[in-house]
Amino acid sequence: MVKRALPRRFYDRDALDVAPELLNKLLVANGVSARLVEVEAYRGHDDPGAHSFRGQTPRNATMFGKPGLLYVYFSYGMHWCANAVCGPGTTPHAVLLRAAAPVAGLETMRARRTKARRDVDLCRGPGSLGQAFGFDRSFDGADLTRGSVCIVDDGVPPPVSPGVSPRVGLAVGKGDERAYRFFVRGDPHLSRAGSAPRSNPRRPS
DNA sequence: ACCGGGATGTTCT
DNA sequence: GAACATCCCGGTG
Repeated sequence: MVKRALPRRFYDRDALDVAPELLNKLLVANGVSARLVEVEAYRGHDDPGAHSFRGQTPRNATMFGKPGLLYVYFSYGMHWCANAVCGPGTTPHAVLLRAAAPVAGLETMRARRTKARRDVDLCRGPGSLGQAFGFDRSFDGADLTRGSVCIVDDGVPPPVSPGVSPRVGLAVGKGDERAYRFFVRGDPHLSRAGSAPRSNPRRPS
C-alpha cells in the first residue's frame, strides 16, 4: 500500500464534495498524525458562516488561494483551527478539520495537549486538533500536496454513509441551518456525539 | 449529563 | 464595543 498525499485535483472542487471524502484520510504534520473523523464545509461567497462571505481580508487570504493549501486561523483568542482550501479554482471554499483519531506521535500530542485527560480527547474539536498538531500562524498557507504538512490516502475508504448535520458553533442566521457537517458515525473521537450539535448559546433575545 | 461563565485577542462594525 | 467556525472548569441534578 503506497501512501501518497492527496493531489491538487482532489481539492479543486466544491467543499461540499470534498468534505465527506476527507473522512478517514490521514492528516500528517509536525511529528504527529491522526485520522479525520469530523469535518465541515464552508462555501465562499454564498455561505454566511464562511470567513470568506464578506470578501478577502488579511486573515482569510489563504482561502482565496489555490486548492490544496492549509488555511489556519486564530479563534477566540486562543485556538488555532485548520482548514483544507478547496475550489473549484480560486473559489474560496474550505473544509474545517474538526476532529480526528490519533494514529502516531501520541506522546507528542499529549505533551502539547496538557489539559487532555484521555487520548480520545487529543484531537477532539478544531481547537484541540490544532493544539495537538502544534499549528500556529506559520502553518497558514502550507501546501498540503507538496510539503511535510499533508493529508494522505492510506487506503481506508470514507464511510459509505457518513453522518450529516448542521455545523457547530454558528450563530442563528449565519448558516447554522445548513447540513454541512460530515462525520464518521459512532466514532468515539467526535467533538460531539452524533447529529445533534449543542444548541447555540448566542440566540437572539 | 447538562449548563453557565471565563479565558483571551483578532477582526469587524 | 461586539462578535467570534472554542475549550475547560465548576456547579447542579
